[in-house]
Amino acid sequence: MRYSQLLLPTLKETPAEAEVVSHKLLLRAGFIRKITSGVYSYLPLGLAAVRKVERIVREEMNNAGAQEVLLPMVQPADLWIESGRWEKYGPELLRFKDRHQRESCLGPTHEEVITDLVRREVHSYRGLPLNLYQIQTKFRDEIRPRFGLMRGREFIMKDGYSFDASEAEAGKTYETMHYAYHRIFSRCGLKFRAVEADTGTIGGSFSHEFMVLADTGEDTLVICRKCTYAANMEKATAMEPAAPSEEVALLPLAKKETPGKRKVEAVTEFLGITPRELVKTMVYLADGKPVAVLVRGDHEVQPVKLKNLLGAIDVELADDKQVFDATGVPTGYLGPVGLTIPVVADREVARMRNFVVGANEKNFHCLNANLGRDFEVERVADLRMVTAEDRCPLCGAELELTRGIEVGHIFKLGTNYSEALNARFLDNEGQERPFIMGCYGIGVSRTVAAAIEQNHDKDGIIFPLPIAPFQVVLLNLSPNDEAITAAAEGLYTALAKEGIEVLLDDRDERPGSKFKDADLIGIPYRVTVGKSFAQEGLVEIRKRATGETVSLPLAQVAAELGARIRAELA
RNA sequence: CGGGGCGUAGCGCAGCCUGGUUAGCGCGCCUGCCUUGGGAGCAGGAGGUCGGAGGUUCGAAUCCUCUCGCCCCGACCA
Repeated sequence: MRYSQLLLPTLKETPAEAEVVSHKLLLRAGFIRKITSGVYSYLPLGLAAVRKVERIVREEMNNAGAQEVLLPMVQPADLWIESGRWEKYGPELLRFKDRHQRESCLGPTHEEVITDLVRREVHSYRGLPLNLYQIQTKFRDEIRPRFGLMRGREFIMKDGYSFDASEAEAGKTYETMHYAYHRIFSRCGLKFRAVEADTGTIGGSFSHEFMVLADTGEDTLVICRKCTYAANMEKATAMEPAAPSEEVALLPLAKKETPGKRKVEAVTEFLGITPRELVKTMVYLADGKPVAVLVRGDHEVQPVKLKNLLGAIDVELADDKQVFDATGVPTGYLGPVGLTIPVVADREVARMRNFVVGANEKNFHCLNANLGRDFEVERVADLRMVTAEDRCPLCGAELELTRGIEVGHIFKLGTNYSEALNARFLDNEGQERPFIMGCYGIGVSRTVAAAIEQNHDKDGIIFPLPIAPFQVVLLNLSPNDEAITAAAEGLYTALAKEGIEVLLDDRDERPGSKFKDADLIGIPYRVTVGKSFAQEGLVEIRKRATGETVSLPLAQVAAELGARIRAELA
């Protein structure tokens, strides 16, 4: 491709709308342009990067035995009503009516459609296992789209769905997909981790997220420094707390005035204790009903764990007014002793003795509260966020908290959808059984953004070779010089013959601009034909990632690059 | 949905508070000269319904009302 013919509008200045580095660079490098909030057009280079990721995804999915299909983006409400998600899915589901006033929606995901297809076409175990995937534009009407391709409303996704005859088969399929995902992200040249995850609104029993490691990631991962344990914050647990020490004598409960001290920090400072000796009482509304949650003063409630414990569809923290309405106590002085709403406790609280709690009275706290003596709770469970001080639940080693970008998510769905949509097959004994399903997503456009978050410097993008829009950018520094131009053109042809994807910068621009643009768009190898060719017959090869440079005679350049690129992609 | 901010040339911004020639600046773009290994220089030029509608006024980018769009923060720890 010739730069002079390419739509590649690079920007010197960063558009004001961009916050994170991948968004800034995608705009500056002329890869994408915004059309409206959370919706982008892909320009040639942006699309080229997307296609690279897609190609790797296709190869690995096909290798893993999956088949590609293409499902509709516009879906009838009927199917969603049948699965129950027309009610459950919230405002993220963009709904509209067609000209016949039929309710429809834009597909944010395709469990309903695929299950409908399979229930119509597959009726026997002989047709199983079946693993279908597609690469398609999805639409989710996010509350707040942001960060460019990282959290758009419209985005390109690979979604796959598997159908198996038994749990054991489904488990194998899950493992196959897990492995395929490892291959995909490895081949994309990304540093990533697979972590245990909560299943969220998709539902199901078991899931892993594939996270690209980057400080700017929106998610926090918990990784063991020693063993293989890795989980996201919603799922991560700490090593079980030690059993309560019976030797600590229970002291008498005592009320103490704590005027104006509401926050943990203020209360503990006032009483001269640490947050580890206090239990805070948080009120949540679980599907609208108040429930109090007890956690140690230095811990935080993990709402997803609470939601799962209660079996609620939605939990949210109550605001001050809701707390007062439910308990008659102003926030800051709440405690479990004498509280009338249901109370659950984090398991850490269960081993504490003689701790401080709110007195359920303005400006008062209680000292020496004890679970079992002064109050009871309905459930004790792991309900808190893991912290960097916690230990690995598997091996007891130190945990590390790090940031990541979710680029893939795989789920064991079980029979959630096949039951809801009555999708059944006959097994080898003539028994009618629901399909055991799994679903497997990859954010293709987000993977491109994540790759940039992970691989960039002050000058621009540094693409991993496998997903770079071009492998080589060839700079003709003097398009008006016959000898140099002839050399560059010849090299362009030679590189193409080597099977190398090359962008020839044949623009009548000054060298500085060409260097700057080459750095910005992040092409892995830069080849320069200029002054040193005119003087010594040498052409420079520079690796974008390392800046390492070699000068070679013109005739050797194509072979050298071909060898390097083949070696890197092998 | 709550709070804040912004819409002026393709991009980044000034002007608005305190209304008044022809609405500016930098970058980019076009023409010419010049220059050619890290976003040069000189000269000339094109490009604006000042987001939209209504209002106040002799007069509105500027003041008022409504509206549309975009961005940021929050919606999770008392």
